[in-house]
Amino acid sequence: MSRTLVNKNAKSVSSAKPADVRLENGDGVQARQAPRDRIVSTACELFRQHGIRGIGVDAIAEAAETNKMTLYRHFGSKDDLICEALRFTSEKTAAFWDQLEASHPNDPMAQLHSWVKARAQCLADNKYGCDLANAAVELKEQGHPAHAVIENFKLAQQRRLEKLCRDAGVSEPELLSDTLSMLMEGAQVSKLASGSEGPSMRFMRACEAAIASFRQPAKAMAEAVGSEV
Amino acid sequence: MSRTLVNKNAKSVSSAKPADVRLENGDGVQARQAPRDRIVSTACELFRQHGIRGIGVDAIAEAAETNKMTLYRHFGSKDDLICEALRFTSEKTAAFWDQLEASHPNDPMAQLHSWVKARAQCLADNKYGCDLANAAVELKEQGHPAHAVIENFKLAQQRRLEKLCRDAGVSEPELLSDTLSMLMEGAQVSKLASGSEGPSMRFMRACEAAIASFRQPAKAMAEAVGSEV
DNA sequence: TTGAATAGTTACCGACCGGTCACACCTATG
DNA sequence: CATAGGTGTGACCGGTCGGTAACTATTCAA
Repeated sequence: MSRTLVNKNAKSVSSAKPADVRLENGDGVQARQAPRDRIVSTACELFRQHGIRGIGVDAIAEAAETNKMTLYRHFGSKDDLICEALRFTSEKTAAFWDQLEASHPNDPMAQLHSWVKARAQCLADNKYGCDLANAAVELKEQGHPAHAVIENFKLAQQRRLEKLCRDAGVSEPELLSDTLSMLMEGAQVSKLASGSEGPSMRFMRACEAAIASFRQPAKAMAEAVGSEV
Repeated sequence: MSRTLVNKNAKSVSSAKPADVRLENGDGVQARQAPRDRIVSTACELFRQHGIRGIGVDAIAEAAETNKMTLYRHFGSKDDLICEALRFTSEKTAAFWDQLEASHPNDPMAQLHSWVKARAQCLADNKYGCDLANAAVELKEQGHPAHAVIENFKLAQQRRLEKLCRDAGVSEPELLSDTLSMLMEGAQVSKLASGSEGPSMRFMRACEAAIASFRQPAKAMAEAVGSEV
């Protein structure tokens, strides 16, 4: 971690290697991933559980069933690993978007509702909030390389959501996507702050109400107010 | 900081003292506060700037123009100081609510709009989000004493906002207050994550749209959709 | 003036941090 | 079989962390 100064000698090793050797052998036994991949996914998990500043490289290496030296041969610095872990999560989220699109092809409004449902489910399951947002809270040192990763992620999220709203034909797509995005972010930190009550349901109701508000100029609104959810 | 184990010997000194000596002397020179108060407010500020894990007790003591020994005579442990700093912020926020109420007496709807405006302003001014929420993100060790402080704070906030919505006579006060609360929380972390763009305006528009959605059963809605904000 | 609190100073402790070194190990390929 | 490249091991470095001890300086009230 760059405590006060920036990392002076991060080599940022990102060589392309065989990645994972023997994805599964003849016995059907799932062979372990390559050390690098183990380290990234383990780091991801431990960062989520303990916070980025709350876990040390040694502990990450050990949990990934490898050692600090190997970790540093792949990443050069903890900050490097942080960025890679954030990118990892970021890509998983991108995959979620693709899958969402595929689940309701050519029906953006259904995709929108599906998005709400999926996020609510994620909210109910995931004890810790959004890894990227949490990282933004933790890493306040300006100029930290993770900031770029986080910004890119949030921008991409915002763009996809906005496109979805626009395709769904709501009256003010930009305003709705902003609203939904803030609601999601807010629900996540709410869950962290107000110990574990049920913000998942609240989130869903709020989202559905917001969507209903913008569905069609006049009539959809009345029904939004009349009925719960 | 309780690294892995819990604090074993936090004395939690909270004796009642004269607090601040000589609030101002004859020359009009503002005499400094008592060390304890200096430490709390300084800690508050430094926690906000660098994160709770990102600043050490030594640095706090020095910035408060005192020393570590005095700090420990007052607080017993860093965790104690953290709680006290969070309580400090919490009380300042409570004062903001009282002041909000006083600014538009007997006009809850005006108070609601004033709340939105004030939060948007705070969003524009304050580079770092909500201290309490950020603390919740940073302090993941379960059983940390700060959690109780944070929960109490969030609960109180939620209650006041809900009461305000109810008094304002909107159609679904609970849903609106949940929405507004999530929007605020979300706007704050959004500002942290997506580098400094203008979520203040977005927040305000989203809030106003949400309020308009619930203003009165039927007609207020149409105007919400028709006009921008 | 005396005495008790409170505040400041310096040094120190053990633990842990991120990061590096030298060296032995293993395994795939030539 | 030899070699090379990724991997594992353990010791080590300088620095910082939270927290304590012992002692001195200041303040203020009786």
